[in-house]
Amino acid sequence: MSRSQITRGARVTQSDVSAARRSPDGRRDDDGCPILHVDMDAFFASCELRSRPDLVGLPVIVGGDGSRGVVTAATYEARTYGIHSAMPMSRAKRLCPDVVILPPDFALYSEVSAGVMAVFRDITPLVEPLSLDEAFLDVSGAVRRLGPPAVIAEQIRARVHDEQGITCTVGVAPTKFVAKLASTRAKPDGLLVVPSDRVIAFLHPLPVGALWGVGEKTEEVLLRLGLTTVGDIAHTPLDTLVRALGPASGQHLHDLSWGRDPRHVTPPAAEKSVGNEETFPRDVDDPEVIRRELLRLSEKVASRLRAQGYAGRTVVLKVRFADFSTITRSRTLRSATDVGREIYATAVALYDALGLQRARIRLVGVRAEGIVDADEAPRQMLLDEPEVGWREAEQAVDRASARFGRGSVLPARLLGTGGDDGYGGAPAPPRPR
DNA sequence: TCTGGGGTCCTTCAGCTC
DNA sequence: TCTGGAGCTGAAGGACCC
Repeated sequence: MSRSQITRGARVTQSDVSAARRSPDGRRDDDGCPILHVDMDAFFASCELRSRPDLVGLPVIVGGDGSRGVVTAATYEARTYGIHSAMPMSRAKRLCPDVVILPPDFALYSEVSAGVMAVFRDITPLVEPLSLDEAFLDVSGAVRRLGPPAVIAEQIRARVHDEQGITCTVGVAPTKFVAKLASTRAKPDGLLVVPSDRVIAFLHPLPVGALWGVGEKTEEVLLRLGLTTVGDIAHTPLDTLVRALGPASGQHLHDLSWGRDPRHVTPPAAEKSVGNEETFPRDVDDPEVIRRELLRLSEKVASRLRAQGYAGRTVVLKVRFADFSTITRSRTLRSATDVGREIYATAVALYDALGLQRARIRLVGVRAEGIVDADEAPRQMLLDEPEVGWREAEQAVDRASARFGRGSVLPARLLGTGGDDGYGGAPAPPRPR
């Protein structure tokens, strides 16, 4: 019996697909299953409960409590009420009026995540984090040292529990995609091994929505074709899938349905874009408020770029209107930048070019794409740019922020009421959340 | 019911160059 | 000189993931 079954009552599924057992010929089920997918259980909520043991066993959700907040994480007790992540807070509260709501503490989650990832890297250097709370591991190089994959999976579960005080679920399989499905089906606090000779039997009864890349829209298309299970997709001609979903998605789903997933576990590459967006507490139709928010977002994006040593060449403006329709506009600069003023100037030019009069806007966002190392980015000097320009000024702001805290130095336009807010003494518009 | 925020990838289309 | 196709890039939008 596995450690988890002894100590934590884990659900180690042992039906068609089993936790590692030996076959009559002496072969282990986890032979040929070097890929592990490790997923923390209700991660944000679990982190909070470490310091709030009085809440263990209660329905608890993490998320913004504002008028437009959504659920970021929910304990399994909260999920019994039908609450799930991304659900509007208002609805969650209606489903469970007694639910305990905690504000998110991303610094805490990052700290716990770093501890968990350190456990993974202690096992194997081949770790591919997907987010703060999950990662793929390729343990093929660790088998001789630590034992078969299922044994390694149990070691990981035990160490995460003992060192970080939270539980996790591990899927063990020949490929990334099957390992991920396995962990999903073993949740919470479980371990599931899908042996290579059982992959098809495991996959084909699953609903199409279980496949990676099948969301609401794709599921609709598949259901219209009469395809309800992964097995249905597998037995549909590739041409039909390509016609319905496009060449990339069609081929991708067909491959997955037969358990084919050639992707390796690769440590993360550099980021491809950096952006920030903000939903206003109430829809806004004042262009000056929008411009001020664009300035704030541009400064934030630039600051993040500089902190990581990046610069971006394409600036993307995102606008979501009151009816939730969304548009993007982008402009590629002659050279990459990490200067907030340049990003802002581009974003606001894109916004002005939209020619919106008093359209009611719900959200604005600014994103920098075409990321390169700032050191390698050629600098485009402007004709009127002084020797010491905005870049140097913003670097000085970074140093001040590091010393005195974020927000210690702000553009005058972003200062609050009661002072020179850049509007000649007019009342400052409401700040987004 | 009323939808956050941070990202990636794919598709389509238009414009440009050869 | 004109035309059409191929190939590339940028822009825009959409779907998806956590």
